[in-house]
Amino acid sequence: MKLTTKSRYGTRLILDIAVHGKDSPVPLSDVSNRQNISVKYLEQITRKLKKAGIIDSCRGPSGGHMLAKSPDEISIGQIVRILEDSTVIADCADHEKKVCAICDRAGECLSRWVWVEAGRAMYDCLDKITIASLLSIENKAFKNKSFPPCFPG
Amino acid sequence: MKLTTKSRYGTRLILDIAVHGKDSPVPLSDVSNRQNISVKYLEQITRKLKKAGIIDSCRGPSGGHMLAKSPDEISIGQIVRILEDSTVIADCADHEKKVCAICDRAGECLSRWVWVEAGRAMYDCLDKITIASLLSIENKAFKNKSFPPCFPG
DNA sequence: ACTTAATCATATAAAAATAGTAGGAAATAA
DNA sequence: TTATTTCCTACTATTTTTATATGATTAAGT
Repeated sequence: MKLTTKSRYGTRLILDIAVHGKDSPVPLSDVSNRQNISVKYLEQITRKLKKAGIIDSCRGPSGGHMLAKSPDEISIGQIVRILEDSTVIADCADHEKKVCAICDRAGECLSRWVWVEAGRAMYDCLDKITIASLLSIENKAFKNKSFPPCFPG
Repeated sequence: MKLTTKSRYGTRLILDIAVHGKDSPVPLSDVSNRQNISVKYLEQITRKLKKAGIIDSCRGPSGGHMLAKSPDEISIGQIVRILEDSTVIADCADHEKKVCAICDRAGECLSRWVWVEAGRAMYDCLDKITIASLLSIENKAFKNKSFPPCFPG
């Protein structure tokens, strides 16, 4: 029951771009240095995020990536949904499959409902956290301290 | 980001024992037939659940497993915590490690906080769902219908 | 034009986790 | 003593994860 590194790295990537890309696109080599993630792996992540419309990019020297939306329109929930291969906590909880295909198993459907609820609880939480809100937490709590902060301490 | 089959099967196992084990212990062979899970795999699951004090067992013919607590004292959160190898949504969110060991990465600690919160949201939800509550949902909604029910439909 | 720095795309590989089997030992009721 | 059950320790196959490798494409600066 762990998120993949793609979700975690992807969140750090977006935060990094949000912080350092206010004026110009951020090359992955810079992100790689700051975040200790290989450029090649970051490329896999950016491809998905770009396809989903979270970020844009420019090629060539002085190119790089930038946010395609404002930080308050990007939630962690979005990022995780894009980067996690499955959006669902258990196969049988897939909303697409409206029919419970395995209804001949005692208790199965009750437990299916459990996984749907638990997944919703988690994603509801993640959906409420935007990049903007994270940046503001950082600014409020640590504006007089050196970067990076360790929150909540 | 999926639960292992152990958590899911384990929940079905406990539900099965709760339903069928009111008078006598439930042998795993019965659970296996009803739930389509091999006895050998169920054995792995029961060992952990027994060690954690959720179920008891008797050996020999007419032996089997029974709940060690009343259904309203067993939550899905407990079951998942016992059967899932990690209780945490991301390595860096481990509560045991109070120090954030990777604080030299920009944004890392902000995102760590995110995973802690999201994990808490999910387990809070699972902790609120007890075996008793699931059984009562089943009884209320489906008392006039044939088993098994497909909830919530 | 050439060089360089960057993204884009596909394939491959190593490592770790998951899901389940195998084979038998120990207990107990009939 | 036989059948049925839990208990225990390995082992293994598969899948998923976590990357790396190779090269193509794009564009800025000289």
